[in-house]
Amino acid sequence: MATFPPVEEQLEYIGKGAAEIIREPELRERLERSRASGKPLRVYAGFDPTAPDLHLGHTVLLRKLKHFQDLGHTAIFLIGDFTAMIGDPTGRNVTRPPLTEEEITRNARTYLDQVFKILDRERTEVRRNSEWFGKFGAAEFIKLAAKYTVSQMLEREDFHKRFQDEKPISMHELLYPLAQGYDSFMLQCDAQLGGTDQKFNLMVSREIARAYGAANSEIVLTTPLLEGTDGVQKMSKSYGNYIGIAEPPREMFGKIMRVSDELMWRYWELLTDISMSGIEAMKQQARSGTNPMLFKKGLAQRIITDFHGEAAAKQALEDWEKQFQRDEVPEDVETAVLGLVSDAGKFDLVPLQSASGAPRAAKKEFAGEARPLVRADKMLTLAGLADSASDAQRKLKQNAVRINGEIQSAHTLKLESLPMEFVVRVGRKMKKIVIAGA
RNA sequence: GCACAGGUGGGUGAGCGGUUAAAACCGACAGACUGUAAAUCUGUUGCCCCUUGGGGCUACGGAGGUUCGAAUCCUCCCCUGUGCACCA
Repeated sequence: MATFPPVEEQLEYIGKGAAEIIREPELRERLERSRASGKPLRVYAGFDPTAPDLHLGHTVLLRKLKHFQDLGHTAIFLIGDFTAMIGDPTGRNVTRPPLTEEEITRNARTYLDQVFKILDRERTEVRRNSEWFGKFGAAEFIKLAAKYTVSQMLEREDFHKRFQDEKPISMHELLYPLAQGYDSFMLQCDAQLGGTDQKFNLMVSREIARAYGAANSEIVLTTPLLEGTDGVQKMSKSYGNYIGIAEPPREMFGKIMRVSDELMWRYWELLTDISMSGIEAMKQQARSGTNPMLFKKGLAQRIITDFHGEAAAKQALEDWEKQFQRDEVPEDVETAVLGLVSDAGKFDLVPLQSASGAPRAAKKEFAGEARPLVRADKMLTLAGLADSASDAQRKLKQNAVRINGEIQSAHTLKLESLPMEFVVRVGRKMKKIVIAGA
């Protein structure tokens, strides 16, 4: 029989970092009952596999789910593979297009690869709502829809607003919360977790579950939405302010360091297991003169360790310090290999597969007039340092391009030998470019 | 089906026959400043081509049309919203 920590202790742990707990007394009761009976609570959070990757924002909720695991309860990770086809209202007053089945399957798979960096695989029940909705008939769906009314739906602020503003609201969007409610009924769980943006859906869930005769209305716990790197809007891929948990360590490090000092504390709070008092202590130090950058580096280290391990985190720190603090070239800069081709005395660059080592084109030296003239804007574009030739030209004009440390503003440059290597920096991007014969 | 209101660049949103690659704001990018911070200031912000300046090509839901000239006017179509009708 499982044993659980004292109820008060559990409540404190659960409450940490939670935005809201609806029916906390009920939660206490259930914890007491489970402790007495040795029966773990069933707690679930659903995820729509709508994006191919999870980002740090999602991990706030995952962490909360993990907290229940830590206490000995059962965590249920529900993949909304069926509901993803409906498409959750975005809350951005725009109807989101539903995904195709393949996209959903693919996304679900990557989710599973990623979530166990946080959750304990052994103690996680993974479910999919296609289990029940897959064989749900139209009649049953209509029966489900009959459990709720339009005016109840319009209580949702987003719907209400769109309705008033004469903006489109698709029927399928209204179905979404209903389906979610059915999920929670099928899972027979004690509590449902979700972001604060899900509150409406979570509340509908309780009522639907009850309408279907679930024993007790479940407990709802919401977690705050993590602000994205801009510090304003919630982290989301579509706002481009996210940090993906599958991103390479160096990328992550850079993004975390670019977060404002203010936001950094929020990240400490929601993305690490450091206690509030520990965070307070750091804040205090920062106030009395310690460079906040130090804590930011620490934060980056911690987060990267979670997803890539300690060694990678250390490497990322070193690389970052090298590139940005000492203006040196990190060990393994990304390399782009370009080929030089000539056509009637004119030279041009083409992309070349960098994959299998150096191209075997012969080495060459050039002198005087024979030195090939190549366009810098083309080079930058092909190397991925500019979006287009026009963009590259602008950057050249703005003195944003440095080749081997020297500002390059002319739009051509002469090669001296083949292969030729440059370290090119444009803003905060840095790449090694190798030009070889094609 | 009818009526009315709408559909503009990454977003919001002006323009309503020419000087409009399209105001303004936001975002994004770059420079200065720094701690690669943030804030601030400055510049840039469709694509392509040629020797720091210039040239060309696309673009305002879609297709046609009127005009020397259209995002701006006309016709048809598509999409969204609202109201009415339909639901025998």
